[in-house]
Amino acid sequence: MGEPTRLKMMAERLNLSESTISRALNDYKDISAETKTVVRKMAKQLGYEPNIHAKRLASGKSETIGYVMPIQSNQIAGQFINELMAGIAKALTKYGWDLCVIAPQTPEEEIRVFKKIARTRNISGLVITRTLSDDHRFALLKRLGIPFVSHGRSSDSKDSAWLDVDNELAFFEMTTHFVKLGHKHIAHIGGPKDYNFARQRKNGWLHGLQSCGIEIPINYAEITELTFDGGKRAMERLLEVKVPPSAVCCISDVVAIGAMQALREKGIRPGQEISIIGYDGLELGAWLDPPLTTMHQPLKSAGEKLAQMLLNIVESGSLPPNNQELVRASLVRRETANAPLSTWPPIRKDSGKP
Amino acid sequence: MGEPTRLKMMAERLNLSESTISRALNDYKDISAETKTVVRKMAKQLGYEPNIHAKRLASGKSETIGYVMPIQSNQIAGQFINELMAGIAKALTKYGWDLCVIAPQTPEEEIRVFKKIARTRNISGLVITRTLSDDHRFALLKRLGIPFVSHGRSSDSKDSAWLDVDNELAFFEMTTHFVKLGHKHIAHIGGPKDYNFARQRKNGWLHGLQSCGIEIPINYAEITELTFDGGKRAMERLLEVKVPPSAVCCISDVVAIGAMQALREKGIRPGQEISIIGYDGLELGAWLDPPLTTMHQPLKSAGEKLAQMLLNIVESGSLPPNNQELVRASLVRRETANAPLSTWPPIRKDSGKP
DNA sequence: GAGTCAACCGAAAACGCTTTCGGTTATGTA
DNA sequence: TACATAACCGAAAGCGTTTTCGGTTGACTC
Repeated sequence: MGEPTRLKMMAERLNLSESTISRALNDYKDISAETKTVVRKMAKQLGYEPNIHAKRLASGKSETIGYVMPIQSNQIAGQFINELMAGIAKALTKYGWDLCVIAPQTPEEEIRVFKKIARTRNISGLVITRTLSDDHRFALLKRLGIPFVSHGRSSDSKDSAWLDVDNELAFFEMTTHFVKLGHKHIAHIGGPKDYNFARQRKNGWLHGLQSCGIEIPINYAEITELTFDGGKRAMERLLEVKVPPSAVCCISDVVAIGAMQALREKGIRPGQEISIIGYDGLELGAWLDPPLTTMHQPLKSAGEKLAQMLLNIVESGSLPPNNQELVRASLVRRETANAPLSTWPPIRKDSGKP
Repeated sequence: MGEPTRLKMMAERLNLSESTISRALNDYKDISAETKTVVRKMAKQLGYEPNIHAKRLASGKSETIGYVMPIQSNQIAGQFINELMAGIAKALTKYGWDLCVIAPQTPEEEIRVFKKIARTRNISGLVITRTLSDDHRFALLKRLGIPFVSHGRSSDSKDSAWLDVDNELAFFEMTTHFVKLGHKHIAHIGGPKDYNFARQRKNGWLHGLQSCGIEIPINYAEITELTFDGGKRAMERLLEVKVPPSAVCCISDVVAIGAMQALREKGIRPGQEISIIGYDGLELGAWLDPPLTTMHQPLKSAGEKLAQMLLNIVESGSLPPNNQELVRASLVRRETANAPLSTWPPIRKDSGKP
C-alpha cells in the first residue's frame, strides 16, 4: 500500500507550508478560498487521512467516547444493548469519533476505570445505561468532571443530560388501554425501587387507574426481581388475592413471560381469563404462545440521540440546552391483551364481592 | 484534580532524564534495577498514566482493536454479541488496549471502513463474527494487510486465525443423544449453506446417524432461514412427510422455537410425540413451555481467547502457532427431548412403513 | 505619500512520549 | 599501564498534527 499520505508531502507538492495545509483542511478563515479548494482536491486525490494520534495529541482532544456495559448482563440486556450501541456508533462515525467499550467486571472496577479516565482523559465522555434511582455514578462522574449522558434518569439527574422513555406515560397508556378493553381489575407487577424506572412505571399505572376513576385495590401492586422466576412468583401471588385481577401490567417482557408461565401452570390461558401486557418490545415476545402484547421503546434512535447529546456537551464544554429528552414508547398489539370475560373475576370461597 | 503527572515532572523530581524514566517504566534492560524501583515507586505514588496519544504516536502502535458488529443484528444476535464483547473487552483491559466498536450499516460501508483502517492504521486488528462459508471479508482483510481473528471458520480460513465451536461434534452428539433416548426417526432443520456452520451442523447430524447405523430418510433434511418463521414452516413440512420424525435437531434455538410453535398449532406437545433440541443455549429457551433442550456454546471465554489470539498476532506481526481453536458445545438438558412414544410414528394414510 | 487595515501565509513551538546513539563511568583483562 | 567491556544514563531526534504569533503583501483611507 506504500507510505500513507502526510501533511508534509502535500506541503511539498503544493509548495505550501504544513500549517497552511492543516488550516486549509480544518477550514480556518485566514486561508483563501482558492487555496482551500486546491488543498482539498489534493487531499482527496491522495486519500489523505490525518494520523489520529498526532491529531489527538496536538489538539488535546481524544475524539472518543465510551460506553459502559452493564456489569452483569442480565436477562433483558441482550438486544437492548446492541441496538443502543449500534445507534451510538452510527452517530459517532459521522464525526470520525470512536466508540470504546468499557466492560468493568465489578462495581469496584467500574470506579477504578472512571478514575483512570478522569486522570488520563483518553475518553472524552461516557454513555451510561441501566440507571438506578439512586445511582452513585452520577455524583462520581460529576465530581471527576467526566462528561456523560445517561439512558434513564436518576434521582440526581436534574442537572445532567439524559434521554429516557416516558415510563410513566407508557404505563399510563398501558393501563388505560386495559380500561378501554373493559377491564376493571388491573394489577401491576413492578420491580425493586432501586430502579428509577420501576417507580415511574408504577406511578403510571397508579395514575392511569386514578384517571379512570378506578379504585386501587390492595394487593394489586406486586414487586419482584426483573427475571422470569420473579414474574412467575409474583403472578402466583396475584392469583391468591381474593378478587384476582383480569389484567396485569408487567414491568418488563421477561417478567411478563414469567407471569404467563404461572398462568399456564394453573390452566389459565393468557389473554383470555387474564390479560397481560409487557414492556420492552422484545422480539421474542412474538414467539410465545400466545404472542405477548407489549410496549416498545426506540433504541437505535435513542443511541444516536445520546451520542449527539454527548458530543454537544463535550464540544461545548458545558451543558447545552435540550440536554434532557423524553421519548415515547408505543403499544405493540399482539395476543395477550383482550377484553375480560364476563364471568371474571370468579367469586372466591371467602369473599362476597362480585 | 490539578495537572496530570508527566514524564517531565518525574524526571525533575528524581534528577533523571525523561528517557531514563521512560525506559525504566518500560523495563528496558539498560536501566539498573534500583533506578527502576525508585522510578516505579514514584510513578505509583503520583498516579502516573502515560498519555496514550503521545505513546501511540511515538511508538506507531495503536493499541486498539476493533469489533465489527454484524450488520443487521438479526434474531439471535442479542445475547450472543454482548457476551462475546464483554469477553474481548475483559481480556484487552489487562493489557491497556482499547476495544473499538465498528458498526457499518451496509456491506459497502463495511468495505469502506476496512479500507480506511488499512490506510490510517488507527486500529491494529479486528475481530469478526457471523462468518459465512464464503466470506469475502477474509480475502479483503488479507489483501489489506489487516490482522484479524474470526469467530467461526470460513472456506478460506486455512491460513488465518479463528476460534470456532465444533459444530459438527455438537450435532453429532445431539443426534446420538436422541438415539440413546430411543429415537430412530431423527430429522434436521438446517440453514442456508452460505453459513459455514450450517454445513457443519448438518454433517454432524449425518455422521451421527451413520455411526448409529441409521439410514437417512429422504425429506428429513430441511433447510430454512434462521428465524422463528423459518423454523415454523420447516417443521410444518416435516409433519407432512409420510413417516414424520420423532425427533428434530434444530440449527438454532430460534428455529427450534418456531418448530415448537408449529407443533403446538397441530396439537402436538414438544417433548412428547416429537422431541426437539435447539442450539445456542439461549436463556430464553428456559422460559418456554416446555423449556427447550439445547446445546450451549461458551461465549465470554471465547471472546477472551479471541482477543488473546489477536493480540499475539498483532504483537508478533505474523501468525503464531495455536491460532486456530475448536471449542466444545455442551448439552443443556431441559424438557423437549425425551424418549419417543411407543406409538410413534403413526401410520399415515398412504404409506405402508411402520 | 504616509499610515491603517485586511487578507493571507510561514515559522516555530508545542503536545508527551519512544528509541537510537553516544558518552561516561566502573570493572575486568592482558 | 593500557585496553576492551559492560553497565548505565543523557541528549536529541523523531512521531504528525495543531495553533499561536508575526510578517508580508496589497488595497484603502486621509
